[in-house]
Order: sequence, then C-alpha cells, then structure tokens
Amino acid sequence: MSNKILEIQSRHTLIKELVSKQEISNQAQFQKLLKQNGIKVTQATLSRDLNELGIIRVPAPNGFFYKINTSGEQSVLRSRLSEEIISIDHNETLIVIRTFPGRAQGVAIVLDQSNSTEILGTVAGDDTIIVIPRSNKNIKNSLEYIKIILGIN
Amino acid sequence: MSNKILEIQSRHTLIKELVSKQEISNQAQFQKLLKQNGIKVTQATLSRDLNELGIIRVPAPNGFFYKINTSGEQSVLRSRLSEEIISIDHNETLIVIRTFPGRAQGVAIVLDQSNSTEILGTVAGDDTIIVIPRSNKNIKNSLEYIKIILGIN
DNA sequence: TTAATATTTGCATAATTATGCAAGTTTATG
DNA sequence: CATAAACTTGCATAATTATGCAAATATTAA
Repeated sequence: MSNKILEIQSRHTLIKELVSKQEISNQAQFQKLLKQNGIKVTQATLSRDLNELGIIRVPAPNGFFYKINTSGEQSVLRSRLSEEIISIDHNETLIVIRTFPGRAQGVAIVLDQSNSTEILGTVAGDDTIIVIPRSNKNIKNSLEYIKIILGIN
Repeated sequence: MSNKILEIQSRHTLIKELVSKQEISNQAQFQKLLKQNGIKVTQATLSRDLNELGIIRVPAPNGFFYKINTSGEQSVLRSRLSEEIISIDHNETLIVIRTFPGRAQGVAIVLDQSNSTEILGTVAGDDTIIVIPRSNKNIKNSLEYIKIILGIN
C-alpha cells in the first residue's frame, strides 16, 4: 500500500503529542506508550524518529525527560525573519539592527544561537539590537555573516 | 589540596567556555579538550558535570553536538555567581559576558554595585551583559577586575 | 507495467552516557 | 583535635542510544 508517508506522519504526530503531555524518560518507555496507542516500532526506529523531530533528552533534578528542542525551529522561522528587520547599520565598533516593534528579542535569539565566533554577543531591547562583533577590525565580515544568518541579500 | 570548590568551579567554567566556543559531539572529545587545558577527569565525572550544568546533546543534520539548555530552569539550582556565567569575552572596545538564561540582570547588578573605576557602565539583556570599560587602552585590566569581582579564576 | 532508485525498518551490535559503590577528601560538629 | 557527616571522584559496569547492513517496501522514470 502507498500510505507509508501518512503512516510515518501520524507516528510522528503521536510522538510529539506524547512528549508534550507526559514526562518520558527513556526510549523503552516511549516505545511502550506508542504500543499502547497501536503503533509498534523498534527502539532503533524510535531513536531515528526522535532525532528527526529534534526531540531531546534533558537532565532534571529527578532524572531525565524528553522534550521538543525549541532552538531547532529556527530554520523554519528564518524565512520570515528577514521581514521583521527594518535596517542593519554599523559604525566603527558596533552593529545596530532595527526591527519591527517587539521583534528584537526574537531576532536576537537567532543570532545568539548561531554560535558564531563573529559575534561576541547581543543585547536586544524592543525594536533594536546591538551586536558586538568579534573585532572592530573586520566588522564588515561580521555584518556579512549576520546578513546570511538572517537571510538578507 | 584544600580548595576543592574553586577547583570544581574552574572546571565548570572551562566546560561552559568550551561548549560555547566549539561543536563538541561526545564526552570523549570533551574529556580530551579538558585535558588539553590541563584538567584531567574521567568520563563519569564529565557526565555528572554536564547534567549539573544543564548541558545537553542535541541532534543536528551532521551528527550531534553539546549545547547549553536554554529552556531549562529545571536544571540544578546554582547559588554561586560564577556558576551563572558561561563566558567572558571582549574585543577592542567592549567586554561581553554570557550568562545562563535570565541571569544577566542579576550578575550585572553585582558589577554595577562594585563601583569600580574600571567600569563605565553595563547593559544587561536576558543572558548577555555588555560592559563598557573606562578606557579602551587597558581593557585587559578591566577584564581581570571583572573576573575577580565575579569570583572567576 | 517494469526496472531502477530511494526510503524505511528491524536486527544485531557498536557507541555513548549514567550510576552503584567504595575510597579518598573536605567540611561540620562537639 | 577527634569524629561524624557530606561531598567528590574513579572504577567498573549497567543502562541507554545510535547505526551499519540487509531485507522489505515504496517511489520514480521510462
């Protein structure tokens, strides 16, 4: 039958539902829950699914539990990101990004999570981001890098 | 050896620095990097450290890498100031301090209240502090001063 | 439709991470 | 100071997750 894609999609959907509704601490437990919902897979498949979905295992004071990795969504958001930006400017030492009202924090997070050596750090207000470049000497490089990250041509 | 706590703190500091500066994909690699920086621990200790610090292993298209768990306030309570700090960096004109999520304001207050002539002022966001030094010429001094204030060796 | 190509999955196992326990240290208490 | 309690670490290994490979299934192209 050719409903394989739907089968995988619904399994993924169930996995996401489960992970958001209860604290699951390992894949064996996960597997069991899937089975209770009528879906039988091996631990191997589950491992692959979790990685594809960006579902990660985080430590907590009382053990571990799985959760959806929020920073993995940035690539999805990136397409709309450029629409939130009004301008990117700089002087000899700083880069300043102006955004639409209330969007600075969200844009800054993307820059932070890019983990670039070009960027020492950012501080965001409501509609303005200050970016500290690695060095004042090649601030143009940092600027180029930022534009790429934010999907601006 | 009498100062165990400092030993642990500085190891944690190094771990945080390493994880924020490069893509580390497993604990063996981590262990090696620590060793190159003069710190020898077993994989077991590293595993415990990473869980305490809320550093997690996330899947990426090209493998895995460790990162600081940004969403996790459920990570172990940190009472010491230096434990809230991920890295301290600088370029020619500014010093940038990265902290755990939501901790920048608290750390910045300590710097502000130190009333140092080395520091003109600070601006803190959620997890980043920008420190403006008295002068660009002796920024290294300011850096040293900050590390002392924050109890980082 | 058929052949070629690609995808998905399980199995077995490799790779990696977590942890019980005991030894050694440090800190707290009387 | 002496002793107890608490903490840290390594060792050995348990627990858990990732993956190479082959078989089965699905998709694409002709």
